[in-house]
Amino acid sequence: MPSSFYDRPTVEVARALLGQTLVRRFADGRVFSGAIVEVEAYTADDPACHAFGGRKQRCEVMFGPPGFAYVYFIYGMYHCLNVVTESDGIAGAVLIRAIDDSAPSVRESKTNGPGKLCRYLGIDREFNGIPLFDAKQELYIKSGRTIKDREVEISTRIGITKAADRLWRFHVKDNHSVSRRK
DNA sequence: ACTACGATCCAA
DNA sequence: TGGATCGTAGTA
Repeated sequence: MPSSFYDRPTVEVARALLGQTLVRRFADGRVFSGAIVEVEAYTADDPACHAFGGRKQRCEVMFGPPGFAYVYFIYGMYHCLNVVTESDGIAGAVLIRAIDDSAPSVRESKTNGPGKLCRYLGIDREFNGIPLFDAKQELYIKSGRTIKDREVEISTRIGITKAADRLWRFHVKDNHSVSRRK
């Protein structure tokens, strides 16, 4: 997807990312790609967002131009991948919570959950700030399939305590790789 | 320097 | 429901 795809309201980008393809090219030549099936939106005026308290070293890229990766380390053992949204100077990002890895069951999926997905794809802070609209990168997002509204389920975000009532989580219905169900 | 906490995951 | 595990940010 071109960088302009991310240069709009974060919640709108989150919904539009469902179905797009995340591609990971490893140094040894192996390639993994899968459709994005679960996302969450985080904005500057959102208490649950890392950028809510203003510019900090950790979340600096969220304030930069759209289409870049925001990768952070959490709970002492996991990384989470986001795509920066909104125009340069305005913070915003979409957390990629799960991608379809075509595993036969929920139990066997290795990409259903933001921490698992980064571990499986070898994504760490080295990827923080890379352009995800650039197909020459070892990690990028390309156009996938269109997900119809009736295939989308909207709910509250997972694992947060602030602004927990916002319906900013979007996931593809009945997909085995979605991280949790209600 | 010290402390509390977190956009997770898995076992029990 | 609780433990693992550690960077970040706030306070002293």
